[in-house]
Amino acid sequence: MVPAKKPQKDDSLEIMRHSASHVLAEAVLSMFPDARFGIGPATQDGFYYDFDLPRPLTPDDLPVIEAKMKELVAADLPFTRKELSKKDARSLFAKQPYKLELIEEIADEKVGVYRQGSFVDLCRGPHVASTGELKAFKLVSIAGAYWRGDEHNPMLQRVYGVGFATEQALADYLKNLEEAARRDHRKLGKELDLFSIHEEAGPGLVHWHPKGATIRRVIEDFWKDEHFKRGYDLVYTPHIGKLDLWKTSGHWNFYRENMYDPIDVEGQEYVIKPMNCIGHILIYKTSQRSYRELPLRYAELGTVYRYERSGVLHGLSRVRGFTQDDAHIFCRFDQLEDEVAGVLDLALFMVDTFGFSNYSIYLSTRPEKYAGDTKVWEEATDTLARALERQTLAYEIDPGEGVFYGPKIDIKFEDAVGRGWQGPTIQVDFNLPQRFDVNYVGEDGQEHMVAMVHRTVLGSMERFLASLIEHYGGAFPVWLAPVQAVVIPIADRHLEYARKLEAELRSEGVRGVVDARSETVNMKIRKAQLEKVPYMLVVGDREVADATVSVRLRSGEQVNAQPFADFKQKLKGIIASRSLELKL
RNA sequence: GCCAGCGUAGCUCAGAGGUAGAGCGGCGGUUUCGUAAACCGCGGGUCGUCAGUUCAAAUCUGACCGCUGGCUCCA
Repeated sequence: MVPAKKPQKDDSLEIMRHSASHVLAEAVLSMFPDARFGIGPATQDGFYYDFDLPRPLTPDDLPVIEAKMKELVAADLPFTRKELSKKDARSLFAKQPYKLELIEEIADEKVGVYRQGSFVDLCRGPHVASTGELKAFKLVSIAGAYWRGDEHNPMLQRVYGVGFATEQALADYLKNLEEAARRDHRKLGKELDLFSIHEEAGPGLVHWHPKGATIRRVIEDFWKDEHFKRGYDLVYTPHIGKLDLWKTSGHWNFYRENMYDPIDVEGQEYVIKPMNCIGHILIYKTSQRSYRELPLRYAELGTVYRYERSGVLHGLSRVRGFTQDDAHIFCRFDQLEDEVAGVLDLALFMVDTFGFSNYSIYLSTRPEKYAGDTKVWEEATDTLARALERQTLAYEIDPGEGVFYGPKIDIKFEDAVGRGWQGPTIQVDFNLPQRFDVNYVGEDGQEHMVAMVHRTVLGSMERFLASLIEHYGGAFPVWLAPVQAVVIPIADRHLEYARKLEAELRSEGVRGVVDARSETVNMKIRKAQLEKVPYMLVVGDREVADATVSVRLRSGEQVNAQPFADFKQKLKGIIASRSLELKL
């Protein structure tokens, strides 16, 4: 395990990285005198610079550029700053169209210009005093990037680097990257036989193998039970439905690019659902609802299909078909705060149960394009904030990042190697209740619009499994492990006893399995270790005679000869409590 | 979708114009073993797909499909 890496806001590091990007630009300039320059900021771990070059860069160029950078660092060139009038700046950057564009957007009449060696850049600064201060950096990749991040603009070539204050910090960072690669869910998914994605079946479509499906089933059972306890009703809704519904909802207008084309069914157009909300609304609307029966909470593990551009697909974390752990809460506005607080409590309970201890919470407010009126928006946003404060949760405001139909709360959690994951989201919706006329009869006998909340606590089963795999590096907590105990008979004469133990475990819901192969104990242990099975029960003459098991934990720890009945009881306790501990 | 790279056996990878190789896994035997790889043997690939260049293509060219890293977008 590698400790979670907390990104530190460190100005000197940022200055160093930004300076490194200028050195990168100078190195590229020396190779391509006609290069045009985009921007070159510091990033979370390093820096990049965007270039418009006469030929595409390839990975082979990176060491060459890096060597050139090292030369520039060794030359210890001073960074010098100058202020120019915009006019002078325009003539200085006459051959740099991207820089000219930037100059026009600067409000001041004066612009800052930094020079080091043969490279001059439009730049606010600050920078290190000279290139010799750049200690530890490495170019890591090249990529295409649209000028100003807009896909209608030309694509520039971006060179990414990482940079740190010391060689040690750089080495640590690279080691952390390796560790992350070892935990990559795509790699572990294959090694642990959890899932597959097939070219023949289509990209972004996941096939869950028995072991992956077991983990999913355990999560789903837990999820359903927990929702039932917290007052949710479980529902099921169909995967396809008439297009007209999606026109009414507005999705056909606003979300069409993510939807698959309609299919013809007896002359009617049907679409595959990209979201579950409409089905839940239809269920709500099957009878006239009284204020007395609210809130209604409909939960569904609903499988949806969305078109995603081919370039964005990624293992389990970005797919085209996925199952959301969805729910929609229909309530009165005066119940909204309680409901949101309840969802927060559930969400954090889930995050905590699955062993994620680092998370942060964001409240997203009204974006520029929105539905509903501003007053309702403000009230709902305040309600979300109050719910957060009531749960004494620290949060940050993400201004303008709400969905067009309402404000939302996002919870992002970090895995064991410091990677961030989108976790629970809670969204208030002012749009659908209006479009579908979702209402209830109030105390006053009048119809009132409901407050509708969309929420998921795991996100999707696919993405959530990806986060679990990477968080645990495939060594799942006992309650989630696809195989919880392997029984290893030493010789064939111990097979009968081994099978008896297997049957006893399984009859009590414990996922035990005998390794009955004609293999050495060493081999069987090795296989179980590689599969990250929590417990290995070695049984030979002694164990058969005494009705015991010799337990090896996946950590390598050993507990010799304990009565099988005792072991089974302890194991059941660990599973029932969803403990993250292995120790019996 | 866009930019760059990549696609060889189930897996991990070597081979770079002259007809395909290793390790592991698999299969058949032998072995019956005390905590991370027992031993012997045997199979297995129209080298992502389709075109083209060539006497000859896994190798060169093009298109398509898919994957990887980014960009844009997101559960």
